[in-house]
Amino acid sequence: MTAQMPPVPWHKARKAEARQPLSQAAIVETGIRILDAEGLSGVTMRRIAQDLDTGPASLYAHVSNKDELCELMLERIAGEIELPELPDPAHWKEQVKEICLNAQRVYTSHRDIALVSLGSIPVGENQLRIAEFMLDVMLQAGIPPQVASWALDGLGQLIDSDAYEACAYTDRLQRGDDLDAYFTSVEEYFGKLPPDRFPLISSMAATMVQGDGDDRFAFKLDVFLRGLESYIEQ
Amino acid sequence: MTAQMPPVPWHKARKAEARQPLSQAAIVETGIRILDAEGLSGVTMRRIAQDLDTGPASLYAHVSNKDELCELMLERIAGEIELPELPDPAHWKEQVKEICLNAQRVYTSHRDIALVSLGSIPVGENQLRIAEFMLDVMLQAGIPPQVASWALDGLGQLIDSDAYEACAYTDRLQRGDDLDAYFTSVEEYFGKLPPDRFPLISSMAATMVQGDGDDRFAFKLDVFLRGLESYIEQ
DNA sequence: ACTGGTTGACGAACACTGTTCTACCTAGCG
DNA sequence: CGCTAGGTAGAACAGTGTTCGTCAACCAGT
Repeated sequence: MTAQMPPVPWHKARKAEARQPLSQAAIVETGIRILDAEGLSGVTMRRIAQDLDTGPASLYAHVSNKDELCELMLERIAGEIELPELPDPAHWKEQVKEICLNAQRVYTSHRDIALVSLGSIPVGENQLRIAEFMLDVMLQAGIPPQVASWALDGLGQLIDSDAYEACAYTDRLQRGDDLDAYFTSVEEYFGKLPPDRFPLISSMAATMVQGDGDDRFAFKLDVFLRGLESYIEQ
Repeated sequence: MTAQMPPVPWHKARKAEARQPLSQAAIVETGIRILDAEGLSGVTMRRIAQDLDTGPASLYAHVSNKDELCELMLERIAGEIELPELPDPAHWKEQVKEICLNAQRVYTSHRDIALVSLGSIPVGENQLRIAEFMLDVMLQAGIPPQVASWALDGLGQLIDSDAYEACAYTDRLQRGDDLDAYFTSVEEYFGKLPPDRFPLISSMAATMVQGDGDDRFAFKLDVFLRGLESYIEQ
């Protein structure tokens, strides 16, 4: 095997590979890649710039500020949420539930991106198509318009908060924490609460902690959708 | 009016006022005061130290890190949430709703403290007494243990996410923004969406935006509690 | 009284953050 | 060709949480 020759000193170094011009899309994609690897706290302007082989100041020609970048990332990620082909009012609950489960899964797969969604009104095309679909199937099922629109809020809040919470657990997992051990310690903590002040929690510790996150989220959706069903006009 | 005399140079300066020793409680209280004035982003170790007339490093003798400080602040604030005197199973829905409304109001009154609660398991005495009470009234009403305990999750998520969202609006208000104008612009935005792709949202723009935050939150609770009711054993 | 250990206080420093300002370069247009 | 607009990007600003090392006070033991 031939050892690599040292560079000839009087040869002009080859021109650096032509670099792709910066673009908003490139910045967003890079942000998402870093998000997936390290979570939102890893997404800094400097880090993105570094990965794009440029300086942080260059990003500001394409995004106004970091908040806008995070919103663009969220909107991009929302595009991954799959919707059913067509609304099926006879199975509106199943469809709404399916969409919520999809959304929560997509958000959770991108670390703590749900934090960006919390507290904000959906305005992007990807996010709004989801709202439109859910509105459609709920209205066709006979849910009154204002009820449907306010329920969208509630479902969005459940999705966002649950995805954000789920991320806290997956982060623990990735940090090498033993999640079972963590929940066991929570259960032990609850079990050791003073029984005179916390008789129920201390005796129900196992129940409080039981169940996998997806099951718990699905259950919360079921509760909400059952309640929603009671508003259907006869 | 007598001009103030210059200090006599050979008089030893009076000893500075004896300063209260630092304590965790003082740090937490100061943190909450800054939170209330400026939101979570105003709560920095330096700012708290400055208000306590000390240096940021001094705080670390009393709190492990900033996260712990925020959790202590949350736990302190949770103590403001009032509970009914006694569980009344015949009115379990009203009681649970009242507690949730109280909690959301208390959190909202402390800016974005709800963010600290999002994604975390309640472990402090103040938070757990709320869980214990709600469990008690739900169980007495006949809701099965696992349902009740998982419903606690869902209610907590609705409270936290709604309080966090409400804070975004009160922050706009305090920034001098006209909230009505803001919601009007959201409504206009929705109304201008392409009707071929967003026929419902564009035609329901007013409905989407209508209603005051407290009413919307109360409605979401009602939906959830109605659903929960369907799990009561007969 | 003296000594050693512990703990709280705290300045300096570290490594980092988002953003602005200024200078430079390039492409496009008249 | 000259000018303008827009992109690039280094330097700097003002800030963040935290650690390290030093000092002083207090307490217990001899």
